[in-house]
Amino acid sequence: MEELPKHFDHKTLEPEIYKRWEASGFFSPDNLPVGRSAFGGNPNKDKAFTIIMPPPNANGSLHIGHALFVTTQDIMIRYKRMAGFKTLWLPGADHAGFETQVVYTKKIEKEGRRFWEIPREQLYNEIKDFTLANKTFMEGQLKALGASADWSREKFTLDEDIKAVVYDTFKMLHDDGLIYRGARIINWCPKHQTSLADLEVVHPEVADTFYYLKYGPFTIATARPETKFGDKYVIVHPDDQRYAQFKDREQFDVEWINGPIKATLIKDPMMDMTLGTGAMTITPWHSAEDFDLAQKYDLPKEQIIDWTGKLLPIAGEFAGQHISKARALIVEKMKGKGLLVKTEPYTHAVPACYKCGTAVEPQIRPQWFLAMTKEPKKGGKSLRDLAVEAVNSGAVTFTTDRFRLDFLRWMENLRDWNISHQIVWGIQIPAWYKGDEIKIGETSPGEGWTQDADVFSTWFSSGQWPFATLMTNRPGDFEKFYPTDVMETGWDILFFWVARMVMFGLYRTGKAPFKTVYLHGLVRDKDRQKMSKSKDNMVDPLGVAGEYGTDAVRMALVSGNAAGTDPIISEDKIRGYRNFTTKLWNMAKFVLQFTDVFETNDGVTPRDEEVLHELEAVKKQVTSYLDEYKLHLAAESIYHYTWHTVADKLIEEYKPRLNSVDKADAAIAIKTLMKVFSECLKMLHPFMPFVTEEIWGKLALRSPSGEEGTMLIVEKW
RNA sequence: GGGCACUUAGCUCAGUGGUAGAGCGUUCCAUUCACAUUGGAAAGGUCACAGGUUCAAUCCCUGUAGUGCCCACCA
Repeated sequence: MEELPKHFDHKTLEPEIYKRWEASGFFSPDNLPVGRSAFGGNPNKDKAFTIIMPPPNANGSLHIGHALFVTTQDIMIRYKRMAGFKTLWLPGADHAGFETQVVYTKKIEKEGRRFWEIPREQLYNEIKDFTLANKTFMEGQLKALGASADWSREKFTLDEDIKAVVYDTFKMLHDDGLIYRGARIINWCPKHQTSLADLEVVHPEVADTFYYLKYGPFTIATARPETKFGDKYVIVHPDDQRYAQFKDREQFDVEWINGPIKATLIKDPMMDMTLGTGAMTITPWHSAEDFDLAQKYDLPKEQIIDWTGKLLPIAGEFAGQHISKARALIVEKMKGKGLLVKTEPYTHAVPACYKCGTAVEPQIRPQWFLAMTKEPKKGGKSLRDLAVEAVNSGAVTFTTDRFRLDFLRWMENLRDWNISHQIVWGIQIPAWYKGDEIKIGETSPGEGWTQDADVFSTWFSSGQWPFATLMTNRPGDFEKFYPTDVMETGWDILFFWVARMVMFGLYRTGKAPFKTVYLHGLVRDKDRQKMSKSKDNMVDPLGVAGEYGTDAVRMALVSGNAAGTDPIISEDKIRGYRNFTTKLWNMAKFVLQFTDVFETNDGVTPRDEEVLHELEAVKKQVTSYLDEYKLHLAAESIYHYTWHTVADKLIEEYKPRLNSVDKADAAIAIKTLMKVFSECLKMLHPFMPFVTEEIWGKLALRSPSGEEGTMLIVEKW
């Protein structure tokens, strides 16, 4: 029997152990020894357990949040693998279109280059190189964290076969009338020069001013006087007594900012009589609400602000000025003309780009939209209804009920989704134009056709990830592993990603892509701050893992935090679990001394019986926690049992027997202790895979009929 | 404007319809023991506040206060 070194040398051993696992082939469901006799009567041998890994954005290095998802999913996967399932954890990487382009834009600016001056193709290739380099780097990091994923099945969101699936979906949705191109109001970020989906817009409160302006016989209130140049319609409520003397469609003269105009009154019940003066003018090009009114009454729409945020010639003397500077000047002029009645402080939510915080400018632009609430031409339910039904019927469940309610509430008020982005990095929309004609297809329909310059929202493609990755992998994978079992990801992308996956999955395959949604929290620093590069409070998981060991980091991430709440990670906590690693190591060193008296056929004593009973109770408890996805409770139970029952009490109690002259009883005692310790190792393995695997190998422990080697990763749970 | 969550030991957090738990920290004791990356012990909480349901509430219900978060095209 080999002597154990004084410490578990995680730095050199972790990579070695990982290589051993990889070489074993056990990360792949195809190679699992689920039918071998050690698993005797394995009831799960024909069952699959699948998790599709949320593909990390390949535009940087892993942060501690990634370590949390790796740990959480790896625990589920390792547990099920040991329980005898055909277990697949399918890894991947996301090109993360807009996100990555933003990251790369910053890099370019740092280098003193100008993003908009670089030709599209060159930019694409540069970002591609950047992304692929990051992708390789991150794969190494995922492995360092112990991810027992099947790398032979890894996919990337820009793989040709994945793109082909995405094109197919687009075509099907288009044929079904669910995808349409329309010149509608979109959220335009003047800095990033792209439209944003509604979800990509945030609404910070801004202390603003409400301007009351004289508009002919009316007084209107607005927070954006700089958009008002072309306003020719004033709207009031039909029942508003203040305006009873005016008739619907009545025309009147207005002395306006740049001279007299002819205006028209429209009475519409959408007006809120309690707000401002109950009268407003409309700017259909730059307000969604006004756009709807203009559509309703077929009113003209005119662009006032250009794509960079500057006023157009309609603004007269203000043309060419940026709106951020023009407002004050315009108000000054109105004041001079006696048009400014009064001002009021006004705090309201102003839409802004979620990336740069620049105020979003509503603009009209032809874009591709995905209808959320419309029924497909071929019949059946709308995407929204499909998803709602899947959740209501229990086909998709949430481990945290709160998120189920969030999901359903969000679904209630869904508007059509703008899937076009005016960026270069991503999958270009497979639509071709010639005059007024539109054709959908991956390749050009012929001479004279030009392809849409826009690319899909990343979420449009990643929303198809579960079935796309399985359809494009080994033959039979889709049938075997879809629908998957668990979708484990952060709650912050419940709407962005989880909701879209449910909709697309149901639409394309008739089945929800996963049965259970497990959402973890966002890792915070000790001041509760969300970690971000800009705040410089990022914890590098590989850094702390290098210092304390990956097992300690994993335990610290999973212990003491319930699913869905935001964990706070501190170095103290990691250090505590590093101590546990050492404790485990020393327990191994201790039992190792007695393995020469391991073999005995004698029956155990009543006390041993009792000890083994307690072990069974702990196993049962840990197993049921794992089955309920209460990973933190499972971790704490087994941690507590191992340290404070087995190490502190049992070993101390058994010492006299182990050293007794009665060799027969010593053999029984060590047999019992061995059993207890080896079960601890098994239970700890999903949480602390490295140290447990190493100890298992050193002790050459075998399950009674484990004829195929001694890797803990496939020992029977 | 809607909605949700949280408030438990000095700190960070678990947890449960039956007189509260962990880690870290603090105090005391032990030390040629597998392990000082240790062991034993201790101090420390009216489980935010006020009502209600119950034989019994920290846990269920209602309200209040504070904190945080999500959603939202009202000028």
